[in-house]
Amino acid sequence: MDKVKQIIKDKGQRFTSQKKEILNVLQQKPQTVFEIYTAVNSKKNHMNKVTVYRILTSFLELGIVNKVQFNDKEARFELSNSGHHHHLVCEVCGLIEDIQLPENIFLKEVKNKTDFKIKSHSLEFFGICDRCQ
Amino acid sequence: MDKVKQIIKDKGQRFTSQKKEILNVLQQKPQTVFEIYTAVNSKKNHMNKVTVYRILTSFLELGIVNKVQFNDKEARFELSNSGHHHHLVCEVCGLIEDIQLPENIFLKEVKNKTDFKIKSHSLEFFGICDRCQ
DNA sequence: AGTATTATTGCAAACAGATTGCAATAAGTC
DNA sequence: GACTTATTGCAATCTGTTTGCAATAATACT
Repeated sequence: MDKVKQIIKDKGQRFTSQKKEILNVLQQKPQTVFEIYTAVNSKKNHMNKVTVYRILTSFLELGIVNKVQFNDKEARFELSNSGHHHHLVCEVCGLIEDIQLPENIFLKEVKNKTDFKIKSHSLEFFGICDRCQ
Repeated sequence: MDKVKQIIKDKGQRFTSQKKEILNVLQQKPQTVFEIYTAVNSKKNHMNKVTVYRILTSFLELGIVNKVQFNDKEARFELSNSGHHHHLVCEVCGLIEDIQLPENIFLKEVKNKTDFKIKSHSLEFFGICDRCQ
């Protein structure tokens, strides 16, 4: 949290209560704009939807959050402090679990097959989680 | 094309000139709604945007096309006759190349690490193509 | 080929998600 | 505590997508 605060201040921007709240909400899991908006408005305090959009856009530019797209679903925002990883998405309950994979196993394969210079990739799995089976 | 025609007719639906045109456009590469709409309207014949949406939705339901999402970019539609594959997306020119990978190499890895029952996955690569380097 | 049936198209309007302009507010500095 | 200015909230706007409905055209039948 303090690290994020520093990133914000270093850019001459302000660490407002709204930003703090959104950070708290994102601590739990990757969430859609709607989910974030709902979460920060459940209690007595109100936050405008426009503010949520603006803060998320700003966080994205500062590299504080990542935007992840699961197929044709809505985009989700996740804190980017946890390094590169992949996701397991439960198609029943919507649970999202992180997973780390040794990527060389397929990056090497790609290098053999094509002349593309790979910069990044996204790999997501869809299925049914332990609980929902 | 005749195969697609059969799928449509088997459902009691009609093989219209508009559907034919959209199929032709998709033959080239995966495209966004906007691109498809533009392509079918470049010539003298006009097609309403609503029609494009409706046909794409219908094709999606019939399994004639697939919807693919590349990160935070707009969704694209591609003909689904080519079986499961992955994509290489050039971040400079936007070229999209298909690639087949032996998937066991990472599916096995996932099975070892989690109790998720995997149903499907998406794997896309972003980088710079041969030409743009 | 001509006619009847009904899926499909085009248009206008509605809808939803995201963005912008601007005055009021509050974070950070002195 | 007062000042400066980034940020917020509100209203309005914009863009992408969907819906209702009458006109059109693809198919089946004679």
